[in-house]
Amino acid sequence: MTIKVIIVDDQAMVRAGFAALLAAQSDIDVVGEAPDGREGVEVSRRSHPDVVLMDVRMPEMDGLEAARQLLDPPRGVTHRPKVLMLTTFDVDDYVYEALRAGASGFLLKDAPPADLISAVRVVAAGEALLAPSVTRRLIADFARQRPAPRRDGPALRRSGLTPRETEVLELIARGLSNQEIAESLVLAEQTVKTHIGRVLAKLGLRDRAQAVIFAYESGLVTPGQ
Amino acid sequence: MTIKVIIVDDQAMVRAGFAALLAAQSDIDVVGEAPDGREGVEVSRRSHPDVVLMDVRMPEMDGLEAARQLLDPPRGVTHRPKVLMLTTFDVDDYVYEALRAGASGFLLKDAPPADLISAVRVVAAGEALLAPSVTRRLIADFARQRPAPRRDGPALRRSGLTPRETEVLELIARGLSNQEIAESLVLAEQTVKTHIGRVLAKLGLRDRAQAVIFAYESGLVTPGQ
DNA sequence: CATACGATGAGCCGCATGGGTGATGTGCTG
DNA sequence: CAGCACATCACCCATGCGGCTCATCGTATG
Repeated sequence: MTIKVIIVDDQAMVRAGFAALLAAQSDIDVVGEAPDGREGVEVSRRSHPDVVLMDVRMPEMDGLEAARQLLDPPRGVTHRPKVLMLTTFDVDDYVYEALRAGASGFLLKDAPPADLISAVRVVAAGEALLAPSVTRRLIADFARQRPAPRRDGPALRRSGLTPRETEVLELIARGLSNQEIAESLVLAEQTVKTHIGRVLAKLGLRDRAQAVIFAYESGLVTPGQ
Repeated sequence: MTIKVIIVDDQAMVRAGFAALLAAQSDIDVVGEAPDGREGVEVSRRSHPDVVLMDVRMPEMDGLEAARQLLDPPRGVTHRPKVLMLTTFDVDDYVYEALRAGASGFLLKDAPPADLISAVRVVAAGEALLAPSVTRRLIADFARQRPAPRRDGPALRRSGLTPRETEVLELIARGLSNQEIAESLVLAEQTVKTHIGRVLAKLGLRDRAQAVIFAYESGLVTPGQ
């Protein structure tokens, strides 16, 4: 079973190079190419590739928007390829946007050819792969944003919340309903309600909306940055 | 300039295998070994390696705790190696703990030898590298925890909220009830409910708690005064 | 051993909240 | 002037949510 790939890049030379490189592999077929995001989406809808190699910067429609459309397809479109983003410069905005959109990988164009080939196989297999510099940033971001969720914040410390109550509060602040919190923590919904009742009482809050505010203001959760 | 590596694993056979594999590389020197985390930390402090290959599961002190000690050294210890975690099973708790501790990579022991070698070079260079399955999970986690609406302006601007609706959203994010919002804006409560209904529909939110989250994540309101 | 606290969960009750439909007035724009 | 977006408000309805009470169980803590 060969891996069907399409290449979306505005530079014809780049497309030709990648196509030659990949087509030389016995388990990879290049079944299409496109010079911009809009056409890339069309080609993908037509040829149903397993993997889409997508440049970030392109005219008409950039790679990020194209990736979003492929990964969050409209009603009726069932095909959902893996998207492997490519870029010349590793600008982090691109990376984060791409990963949010659901891309399976992010490589720099100056990566060794062998890396590109193995990357195609990896994402075709449902796994994911990032350029080392991107990995480093993602890890740094991950570690920074929750070095073991900060249970500090003056208001929070003096609040007298138990660990479990704090946990429930955090899920409230992530927008979950009582039922969802119960499922997430493997509890009866009634237990969740009890916890929430205590949280609201201890913090002097009226409802979950105010609880969300408290969670943000106390630093229990932080706006994504 | 060769890369100095130590190998920490409780299985002598694994140590021997990795050592042989790495020592065969002209740019890599294996300068030490240890059978558990405690000794691993000692050996690292003595031999100042560039990279520590660290098994997760070990007697005495597991790889996670050892990694923490190496990556967050006590006063007086200036040496801070890169840590590349190794595991047989990819249990995510381990992964997250290791990444929080500041590890530069996480590989499965069944990875191809070439991957291990290149991983050592990558982390020695200050970059990071994860096993594809780990990468996939990290990305999924990343995307899940901040999916759609975010980033001060764009999400808000593209949301299509009218000025009045935005005003109501802000008051929701201040913790006011519908009745209080109505009083604050000199409206009937029913009008407030209509506005809120439209806000929720336009933003794809379920309830006012999620609306509060959106307000914070979009920058409409910010923590701290 | 007695006590206290935390976690779990049940039952009941009332209201704020959210969804849907529809109507009116106003101001801007083609 | 016709059309449209926006703001305003009414009525109905189902229910998620929060308040209140009470009970069980395990683990510290004295």
